[in-house]
Amino acid sequence: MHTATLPNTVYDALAKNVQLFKDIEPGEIRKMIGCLGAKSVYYKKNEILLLTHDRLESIGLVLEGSVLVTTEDFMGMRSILSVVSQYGIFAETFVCANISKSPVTITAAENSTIMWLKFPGMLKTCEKSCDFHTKLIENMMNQLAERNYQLHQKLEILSQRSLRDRILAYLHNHKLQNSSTSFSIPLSRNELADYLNVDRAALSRELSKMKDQGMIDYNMNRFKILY
Amino acid sequence: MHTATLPNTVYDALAKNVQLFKDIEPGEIRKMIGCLGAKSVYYKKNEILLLTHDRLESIGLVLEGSVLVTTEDFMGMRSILSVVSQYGIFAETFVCANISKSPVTITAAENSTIMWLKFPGMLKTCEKSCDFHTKLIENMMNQLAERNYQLHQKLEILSQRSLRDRILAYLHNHKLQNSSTSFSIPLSRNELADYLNVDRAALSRELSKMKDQGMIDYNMNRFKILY
DNA sequence: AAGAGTCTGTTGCATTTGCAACATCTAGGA
DNA sequence: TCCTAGATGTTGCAAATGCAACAGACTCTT
Repeated sequence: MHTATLPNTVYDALAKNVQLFKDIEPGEIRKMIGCLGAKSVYYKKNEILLLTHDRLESIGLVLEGSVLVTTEDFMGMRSILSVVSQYGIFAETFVCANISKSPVTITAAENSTIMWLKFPGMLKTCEKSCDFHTKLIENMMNQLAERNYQLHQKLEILSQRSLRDRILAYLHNHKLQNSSTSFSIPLSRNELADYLNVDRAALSRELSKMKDQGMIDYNMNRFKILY
Repeated sequence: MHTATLPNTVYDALAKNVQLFKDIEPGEIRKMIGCLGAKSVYYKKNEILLLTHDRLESIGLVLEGSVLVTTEDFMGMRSILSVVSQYGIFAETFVCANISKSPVTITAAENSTIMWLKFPGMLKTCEKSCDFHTKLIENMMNQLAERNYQLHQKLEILSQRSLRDRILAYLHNHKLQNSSTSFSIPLSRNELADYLNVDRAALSRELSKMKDQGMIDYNMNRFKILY
């Protein structure tokens, strides 16, 4: 599936929802995407989009579905860095920092459509004279700052020294994001364990304890904070 | 101490060593610093530059000395995020992401001189028409991408599940940075423990074991990797 | 409806780590 | 020089966590 086939409504949606395209007209986005040599690819659930050490020259934009950003230990221990959902982007850090070998693996968390954007080309004014390159750089700056802040929050979770505190920090973040004490999380138990970097069984045990003690309630992916 | 008092050689040094000012002439930097309303402040060792929740509108540039970026738990548990040394900058993430209350505390690791730059003003072309604002934004984008990558590396350390693996990941990073198996680290034992988010006594114990097993050798801040 | 595979929860046990208390060493000030 | 404060190392013990193995629930395919 190539960009040429994308309907116009897609560009409207991109203009409205993608931070990187903030304050850029749908028509300009269409032109820009031409400049950037974008192409869209469909991936099935669990399919690998990018493997650690793969050559990396495009940033990814999630048109549909969601992806997991992970690293893997030499021992084969998986660590989930983040979940990127619809209209989010990924790998922009490495592309912008000129790191050509990916330090992360990207997998489809569900069936997903990804648009790959050759971002570096953007930094030079292209022949087609896209006027919005400057705006794009500014948007990317904001995007990177925000990502940076997300990483800070992840660090705050991992800097908790006990498993319970990690769980609480994680749930607290979701509580704030949803402005509610009741919410669903996008990770399975196994994935949550890999996100918090703890043993899955230990995670289940601790969640049970917390439920027994009346701090939280949960069922599968749905959590409720009671304390 | 105000910028007006800064000798010209300082601007040469900034042009050469500060990534944010890459490809900008010393004269332009001087002009730009005027635009940004910069001021330099001297801090004694252990003095606090910025406290969590303080209002934050400037980024910090280390002219001399070094600073620690830390967070503190509600339990009073300190966590060291990073060490910023000469010509490094800090707090740029929050300023660029429009986060006006600092989520971190900054303290002087040694006697230090810091230049505070009112970065947001930079994003609007100022009356004095500084031509290099665009270049500055691009540099900031690169800086943020690089910082982002540093946070990734920190996450990689903290995602190690055992204390020994955290130590090894930390030492491995320094080995790469110094291109040598022998190097000094900028943190005391106590600080290293707070950086790795582990108990200081447990850290000492594990370091001893590793020395006994012939994996590493060390004396105070000087380490040597033997494996 | 049956069966296979995956996900979640439970539990015993070994290991790791945090905690607290104390010893030793070093640096800097009185 | 002595004294004190801070930094580092050591160790016993309790608690937390990882690991492994298994049971039950759920999903999907046939």
